[in-house]
Amino acid sequence: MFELAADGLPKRGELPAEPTQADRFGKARTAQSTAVMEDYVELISDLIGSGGEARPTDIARRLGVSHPTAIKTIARLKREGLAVAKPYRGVFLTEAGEHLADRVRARHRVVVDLLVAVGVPRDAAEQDAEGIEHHVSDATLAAFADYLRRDR
Amino acid sequence: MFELAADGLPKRGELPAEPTQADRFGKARTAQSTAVMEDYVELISDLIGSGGEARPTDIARRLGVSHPTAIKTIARLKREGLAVAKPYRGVFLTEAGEHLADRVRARHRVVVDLLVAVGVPRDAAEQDAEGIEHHVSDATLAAFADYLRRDR
DNA sequence: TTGTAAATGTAGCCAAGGCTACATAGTATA
DNA sequence: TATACTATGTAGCCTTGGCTACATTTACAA
Repeated sequence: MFELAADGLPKRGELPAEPTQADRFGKARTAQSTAVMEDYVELISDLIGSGGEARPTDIARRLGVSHPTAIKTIARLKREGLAVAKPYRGVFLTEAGEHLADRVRARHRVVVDLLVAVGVPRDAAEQDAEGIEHHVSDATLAAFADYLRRDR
Repeated sequence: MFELAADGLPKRGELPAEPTQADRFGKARTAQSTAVMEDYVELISDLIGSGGEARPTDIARRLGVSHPTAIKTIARLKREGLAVAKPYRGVFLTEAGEHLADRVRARHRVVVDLLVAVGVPRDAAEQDAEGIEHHVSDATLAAFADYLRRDR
């Protein structure tokens, strides 16, 4: 069942060959660590797009976290070049942040649509997509899009 | 728009109404926090099932983490009543741990199959399932199973 | 039996992402 | 304008899940 060396290691010095189970878990962990950033960026983009302003308190409320948590994460967003903000002014996205937001939004839509298309109830689809979307690779996303195109 | 108290709690005594965006994010976060436990439990079960023993070093290697990390997480498993282990002996699952492992394993299989069924390449499916599975609710899992039943 | 290598365990560090409590800045209103 | 409420920000703490470095067991081979 497991096509790994008996010890699970690809023996250094040999070809990397196919991804090991360890690689897969590692990737899943990485994805999880970008998930929060993605959620913030998408939400900020939504807030600005619909109301004109993204304030830390609104962000916190929408995400269901305390405002210090939101502020701390916004600081990280700034550190990573995704957002800019001056004290007591709202938060804005950099170009990179906007691009990320667009990709995240598109992916979210595809994931929800795919779930619904295979028969998942709408509310469960919306709920689960929130977690699932961050783990959908480009290959999988493309396959989802193809499926939806064929399906309709 | 937000029928929550300012503190994010749905004020007992009032109607729960529909889940808010904050609820959804919160659930996604919770799921993520159980993901590691699930991975460990499944792996331990696999190791015992196939080789008879689950040693911290093997677990660490398979998961792609250092052995202290594995040991620390195993301690948490013990704390939560999912595993038992005595120093320098292997790790074993409690009944609760076994049940969890079974559920996780079954869910993993369904998720991979579903992905493949909608056209995701096998390797991407295996890779992404590792992260996705932890966010698949019972409702969604049931829908996946139905789809697969119809599909074949 | 003794020595050594591998496995296991411990200590202590880090960043992320939560939180509460408290301080300060802005805003709106009496 | 003075005041009070709300938003924002800061400090400091917690847990998880990583890590490296070091100590201790265990197991195996001379």
